[in-house]
Amino acid sequence: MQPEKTRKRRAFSAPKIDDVAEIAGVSTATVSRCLNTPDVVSPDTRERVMAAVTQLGYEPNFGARVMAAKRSNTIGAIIPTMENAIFARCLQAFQEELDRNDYTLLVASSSYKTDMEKQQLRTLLARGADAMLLIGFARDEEIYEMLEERQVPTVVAWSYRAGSRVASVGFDNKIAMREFADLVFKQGHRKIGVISAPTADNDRASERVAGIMESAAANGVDPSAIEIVETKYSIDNGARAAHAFLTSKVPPSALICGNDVLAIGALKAARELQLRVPEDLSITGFDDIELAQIADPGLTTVHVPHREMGRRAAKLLISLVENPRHLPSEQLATRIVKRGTLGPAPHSS
Amino acid sequence: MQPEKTRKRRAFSAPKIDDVAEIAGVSTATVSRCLNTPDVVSPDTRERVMAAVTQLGYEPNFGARVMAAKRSNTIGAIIPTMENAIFARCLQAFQEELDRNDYTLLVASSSYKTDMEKQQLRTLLARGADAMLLIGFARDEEIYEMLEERQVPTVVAWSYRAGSRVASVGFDNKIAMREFADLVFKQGHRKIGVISAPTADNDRASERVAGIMESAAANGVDPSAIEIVETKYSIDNGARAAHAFLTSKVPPSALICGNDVLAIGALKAARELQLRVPEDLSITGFDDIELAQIADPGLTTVHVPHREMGRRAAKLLISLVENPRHLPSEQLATRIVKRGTLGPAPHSS
DNA sequence: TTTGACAATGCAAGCGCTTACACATACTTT
DNA sequence: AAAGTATGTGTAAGCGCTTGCATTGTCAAA
Repeated sequence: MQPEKTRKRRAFSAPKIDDVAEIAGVSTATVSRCLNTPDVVSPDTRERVMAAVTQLGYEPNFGARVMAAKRSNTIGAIIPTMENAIFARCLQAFQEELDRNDYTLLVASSSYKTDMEKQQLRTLLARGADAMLLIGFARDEEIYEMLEERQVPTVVAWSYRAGSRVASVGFDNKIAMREFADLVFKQGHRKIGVISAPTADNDRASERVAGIMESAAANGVDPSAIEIVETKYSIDNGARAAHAFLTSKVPPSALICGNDVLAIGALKAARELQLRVPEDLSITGFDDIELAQIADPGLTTVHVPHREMGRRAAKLLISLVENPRHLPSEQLATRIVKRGTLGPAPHSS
Repeated sequence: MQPEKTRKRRAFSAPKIDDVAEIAGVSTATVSRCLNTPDVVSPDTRERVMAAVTQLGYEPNFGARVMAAKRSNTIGAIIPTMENAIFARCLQAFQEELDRNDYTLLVASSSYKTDMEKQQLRTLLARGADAMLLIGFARDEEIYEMLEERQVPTVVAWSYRAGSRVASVGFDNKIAMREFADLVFKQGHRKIGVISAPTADNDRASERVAGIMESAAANGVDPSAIEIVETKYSIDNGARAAHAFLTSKVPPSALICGNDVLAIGALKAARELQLRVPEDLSITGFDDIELAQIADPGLTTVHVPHREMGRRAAKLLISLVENPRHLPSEQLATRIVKRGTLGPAPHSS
């Protein structure tokens, strides 16, 4: 076993409230009030106290503060993975907004596993997270129960549902994808292939697929005849899936991908198979990551306001923490970005 | 029953150690020991306690624990920005490793500003971070002093210096870039342009530039004649800088970029100017982000083991927290990845 | 002057946990 | 059999802060 030893105390311990109180010649209560409710202390006392604070570089001990005040100015976020640029960007904006409001971010990543998410949530709450940011709606009921029981303000990003029990900041993945798919069918494509992220426990992915199906039906294409391949987020996986589609007996004339990364992979596969895009094959993505505009030809995709989503989520969460009540979800607009990968279906069958 | 005291925020408070103790029929001390030093309690007591813990879904209150134990099992990281994929990936691996060891990650991003970093550090330490991960060495002396004074185990990632006061996990940016630049000069390029990230407060960027200069000198090219443009991390900035270079009177035959993102921008600019890469113009990057292999032609660059860096940094930090001592820095290997953007210099002047 | 009302501050009780220390058993040694 | 040595557990003293309540000082109205 590990020989756990006496932990060394910090040689120099951080200044504490008593030190500040002594220097300023007031009680600790007054120091505390200066920091938390400055308006109730007289201006000149406040000034003296703040001077002492600055002089010592005093920063209240977090643990003590949380315990005493029962709030931590910390907001937790559980995201599938930071490695995905869309989450990273959203999280960055989220963090910046929190920072502006003196909140700190506690992150955990669930790797898309809902059971991990449960444990992470427990941990973050134990760590005093005042509120939580989650991605998407799909997760164990138990998680929602815990959140509700403990009355933790929560917002879901990346999805939008008007009457949901927890507030959300996002967009309707199904509608966004449906409208986008309409565009594909309008170009005359009848035989399409769908490459999606795994839809289990992922409402964004499954709703996007559903959107495609609705669009197909509306455009006179039999949804049940559409082949769907699910594969994990990575360029190579996208390429592999596309390769399989394109080398089948009756290859599709368009590949609708659930996200840009898969689409980029598809583009790569097409290039390897010497297919011209969009003349021989159309490819579409979703998210509008930076890569999408760099690809050659540029990827036709749906723009998602990642950063704004992060910022708005932070604002909503903060206002929920400071004044618990029911707040309406916020719907963000997505935008179809036409670049070069979507073209009319080839004439020959 | 006695009327409930008005609770501040939570209607339902999380289970506490007393609840567990009562159910298990032991004292709180024993519960605490079960959780922290399980080997000192008798097996059957432990079993009863753990059953109670599970039954209640008990999770020790973080603030209380930090206060009492003077350690938080939290490690802080201050990175320039999560938006940069290289940091996101490193951070993700870092987080995963922490998680495996029951540590939690506290993140802050400094946006490359050293004064922000100072404040963030203060905050993270007040929040009980047991240790810190920082990126690169360049920062105010004051920050190092604070770290030393409080004896906070710290590791610097992304750079490597053998005898540095704080341990580092990374590579020698200067040498890596120098060897890479050697390759460029060996291809006959005499007139090169350098596009770098801002070098102020960024030793990775400045060392890479220094590496280029050393290589130039060693290869008979006057370093002082090499033009350097510094611009912030973004594809568009890279494109702009490249455009300026390529439309000057005597355009360079090779553009050495401080990172892949700038290089991709340069590639875009070249395409817009109808220059063939690498026939008319060579371009190199650094980092080997995913984009690098997708670009067409593939970007010749230096591969940096981002994920491993994160993982190793986490391991080092944890071992430092659990047993404070001096630990040697770890040097990671980078690897030159030849793809399509570097070719011999054109014959004609 | 007396008396409220109010503003500013101090006092001290926790917040939920860890851990030094004390204590009670159960074995070993002499 | 007495004394020593482990071993397992309980007791209770904090950890550094916030905040309800008590106290003091001021000023305006009675």
